[in-house]
Amino acid sequence: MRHLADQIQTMKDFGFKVTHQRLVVLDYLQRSKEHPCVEKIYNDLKERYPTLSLATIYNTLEMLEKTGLVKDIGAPEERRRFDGIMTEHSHFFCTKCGKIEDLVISDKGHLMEAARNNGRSVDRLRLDFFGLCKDCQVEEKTVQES
Amino acid sequence: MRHLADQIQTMKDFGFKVTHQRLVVLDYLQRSKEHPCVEKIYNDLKERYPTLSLATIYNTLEMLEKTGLVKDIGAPEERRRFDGIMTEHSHFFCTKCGKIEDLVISDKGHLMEAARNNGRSVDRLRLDFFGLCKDCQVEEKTVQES
DNA sequence: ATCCGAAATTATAATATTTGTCAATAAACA
DNA sequence: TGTTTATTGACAAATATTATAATTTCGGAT
Repeated sequence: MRHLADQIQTMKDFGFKVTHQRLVVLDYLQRSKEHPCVEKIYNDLKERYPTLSLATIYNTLEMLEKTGLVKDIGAPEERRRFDGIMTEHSHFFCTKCGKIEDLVISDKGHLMEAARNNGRSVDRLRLDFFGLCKDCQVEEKTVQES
Repeated sequence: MRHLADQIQTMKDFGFKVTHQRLVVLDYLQRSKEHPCVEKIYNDLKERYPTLSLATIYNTLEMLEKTGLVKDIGAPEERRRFDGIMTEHSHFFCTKCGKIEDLVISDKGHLMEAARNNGRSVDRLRLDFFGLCKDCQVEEKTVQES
């Protein structure tokens, strides 16, 4: 799912119409690296597209999630945040500065296998890490030393 | 952290007062197996304690989270849900019926290790599984066969 | 055991977040 | 191009969460 044409086709396959707004939100999320929340998406896009409605952002996100073009990363204790990069990856949440970094963890097969018992089927797993990012880690050390 | 006395001590250690309401919410969450949301906690407890306020539930949950007596499991696309069982475990979300099951996955060390590079420190990981639970799995099969 | 100050609870108001309504508009397709 | 139908945008409504102020309770010191 790399090319615009494919993404347009996906929307059509699901029976959704391909609108300017939908492409704008999708493009925004695919370019962004900060896993923005609804409000951020809205505010950023409103500068360029002043008539854009907040409800449209919500509707569009719901539609993009259904088609698998975008996902809600389920950040804890915060507002919903979205990711337009659909290649398999995990997230690292810095508990100090709030930054969210992408992380590729291979070899998840045995985890899936471990969960797949007692009659369950497992489609997908979410693996999130929490701790201090590089910058905050450095700060902590500096504080301790001083 | 098994005994009431320990939990009371934990609250005191953090400088929080030990109130009836806090113990009631904590006890409720430790007994519950359904990872209830704020509203469910409030409604269930209000039967027994009619003067209990919704704001108290929010405040208490925030306080219990800070002391590590309870955690927000970060269920996706839903309201916040809480868990009073603090032994290390993962969650399985049935994508059909919405049930949340507990799951113990051992051997997470190498995952932590994999994330711990580029200057990061990792305190904790969240590992959630998504799929169909035993009951929904059976239903799917039945539908397909018929 | 009783009193005092700080903190927590309650009830309510305010805010924030998300969803619904519906006329106007734009996309798909003949 | 015209017709059909889904989507948009503005606003209203519903939910969820947080803030405020008066009262009550906790916990330490009498």
